Amino acid sequence: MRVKEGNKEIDIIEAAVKVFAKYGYHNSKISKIAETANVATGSVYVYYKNKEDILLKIFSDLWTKLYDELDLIVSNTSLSSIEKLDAMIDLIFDVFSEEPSLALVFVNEQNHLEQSNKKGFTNYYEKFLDRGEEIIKKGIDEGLISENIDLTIFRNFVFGAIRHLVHCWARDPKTFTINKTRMNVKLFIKHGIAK
Amino acid sequence: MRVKEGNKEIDIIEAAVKVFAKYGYHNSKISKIAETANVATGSVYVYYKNKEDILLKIFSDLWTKLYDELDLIVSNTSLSSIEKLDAMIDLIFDVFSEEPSLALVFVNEQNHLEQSNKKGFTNYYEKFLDRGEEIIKKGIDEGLISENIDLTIFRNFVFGAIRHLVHCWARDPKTFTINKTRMNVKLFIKHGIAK
DNA sequence: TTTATTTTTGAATCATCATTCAATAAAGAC
DNA sequence: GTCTTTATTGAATGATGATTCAAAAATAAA
Repeated sequence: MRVKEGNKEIDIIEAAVKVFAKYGYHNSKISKIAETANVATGSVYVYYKNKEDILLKIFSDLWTKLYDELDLIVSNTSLSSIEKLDAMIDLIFDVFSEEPSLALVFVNEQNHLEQSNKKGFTNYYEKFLDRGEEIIKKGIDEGLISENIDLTIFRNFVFGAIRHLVHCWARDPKTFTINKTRMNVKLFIKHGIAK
Repeated sequence: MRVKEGNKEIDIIEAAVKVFAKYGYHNSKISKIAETANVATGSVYVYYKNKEDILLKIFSDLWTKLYDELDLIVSNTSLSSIEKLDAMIDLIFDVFSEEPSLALVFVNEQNHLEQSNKKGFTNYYEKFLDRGEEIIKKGIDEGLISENIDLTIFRNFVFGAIRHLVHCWARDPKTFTINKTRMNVKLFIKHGIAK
């Protein structure tokens, strides 16, 4: 018998995140991912069915993690709805601030998967948004949030805004300080910009 | 001498928008674009240098149009800053509501061009955002808009939010009525959601 | 050691298009 | 009708890169 050395499965994913971030999914070669992971080209196919399967894994890991953390926030009874909303925003920025490459992949490639309509990741992504929506609903019930808003529109409004800002930050961390960005986002969402 | 029949240059662009929207840029074949435009494959290369050149033309046309229209709004002295802001939002939704395919291409492929860092379109895109930012600056000077906001963050916040909503609408026009969407967006931007 | 089993390898295969270009067609000038 | 010029064509070319697979290497058990 022979035993696996290290964990190539993880090495490949980490390499893929870097390579996808740098070149974009379609311009990334499997051979480059393999090289980055210190692994032979063929090994990639031992662990993943094909190129898209790698992207799928990246996203399902990401959304699983985000969902689980959001779940903790939503079920935390000691927070008000507004505080939960803030915590959700912090969560997203925190997850990406540790990994700029992942942020780039997240922003640039999510649409691909939505187009090829792979479930398994769409599930978690939708569930995440649904869970976030619960916060808003509760806030409306409690009279903290305006009842004139369309929830579906709102959640996509926020999602799009944050996604783009994460992108800006990942491309140019100097201009977009994470902290200033997240503070502004919280302000915009709660109070808008009008005086 | 022979004279051109119709306008293949435009036919190709219109076909490309449809094909890119349906399959995504990287999965779109030149032969499919040619077929859709009722033109031979080779003709595409008479009018455009290569595949990316077509995408570039689509985006530069789009941003040129958006910029020119925004310019009219900004220079309209009979509008307040807040009214200009609303008009800008209407502008974007109007441009895309006529062409769902263009909306999809806009959302899905803009990053490609930013990555390959083609000027000529980036110019207009940046100019558009700069011009929009002027509206906000003026609003702050006039005391209509809060002075505590970071302009760079704000403009990207709004851009990302609208882009994603346009995307949602283009994929599923039933769920996202243009009018309801634009009304909510104006509300969120000006007043946020807190009571 | 030797053998059996599992992992790893990377060169060869194969399919997929973007792009080219020699040939053809059309239109106006004469 | 013939000639010249320009537009159009689409099959052939060539490059690229995902995927495969037979061989090699590593380990544990015997």
